[in-house]
Amino acid sequence: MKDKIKARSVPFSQTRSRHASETAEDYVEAVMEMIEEKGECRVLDLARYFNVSHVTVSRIVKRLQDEKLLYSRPYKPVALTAKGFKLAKQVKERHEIVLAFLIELGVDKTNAQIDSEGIEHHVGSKTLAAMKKFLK
Amino acid sequence: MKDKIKARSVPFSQTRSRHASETAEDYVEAVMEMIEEKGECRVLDLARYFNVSHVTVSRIVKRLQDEKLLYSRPYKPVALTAKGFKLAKQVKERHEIVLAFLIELGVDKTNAQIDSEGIEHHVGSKTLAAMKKFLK
DNA sequence: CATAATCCGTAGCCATTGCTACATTTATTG
DNA sequence: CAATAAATGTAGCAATGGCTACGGATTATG
Repeated sequence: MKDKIKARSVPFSQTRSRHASETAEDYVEAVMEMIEEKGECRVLDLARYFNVSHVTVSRIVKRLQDEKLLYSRPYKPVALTAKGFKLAKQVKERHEIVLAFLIELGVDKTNAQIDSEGIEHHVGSKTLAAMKKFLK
Repeated sequence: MKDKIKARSVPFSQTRSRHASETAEDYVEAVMEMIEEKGECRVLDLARYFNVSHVTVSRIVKRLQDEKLLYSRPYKPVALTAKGFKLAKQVKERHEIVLAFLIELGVDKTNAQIDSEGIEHHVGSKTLAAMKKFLK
């Protein structure tokens, strides 16, 4: 007699790994931005940017090094691998599109910035394409 | 000589609590939906819906009980408190708007469903208002 | 170049959300 | 109503990302 409950479109099975992926995206994007802006990216730059302790950054940088997205040696700046750079460019482009989209939609810049940083990780290729189309 | 690096719009300081809030929103929404659909909501219903083990659900339900969003006794169905019901209605409404918005934007239903479930948690009141306006 | 300031690493704690394995309670059914 | 099935709880482990405290490395500066 029990009705079938449909499973969620996005299974929660991978919630933890999804969050980890979002962190990876945010970090490579931030690293690329800082290298562009000031020539190098230090652990403390990331800590200040993300408003977390340098310890948290340090551990995440280590993990992203294992994933071949970043590389760095002790007490040295953080750099992007080719793989990390590729991801960073994709993330940055998507982020810029989402931000421009929200502004075009009529959201004020401040809120568009805030929301775009949360939304960007959940915008699939189809949605991104629709946003691009809307912008034209 | 060091350029100032602007802090992120959404500080990561509260990443953990933000994720916990998203979980809360997803759970109260799911509980409300199941009660509407089949009269009650069991731990295993949530486990199947979210594709996680019943243990995970059980622990989260316990936490949400501490937060006065849910209510249940051992081996009994999960129910919403007044506070949980209020939150669930808000979450559901926002979810529906985001979904309708993406479809209106031209995203196919499948992808709109997937993306809306990720995006909804990051849609602030200003963005939500802009989406509503677009739908009219 | 020595001392101070800054940066970074390590140890070790907590919370959240995954899991398996096992115990217990409740529901079903022969 | 006893045996089985299903649902739920508990114990305990792992990964991720927060933190403070402390110490070592590097950089600036007097």
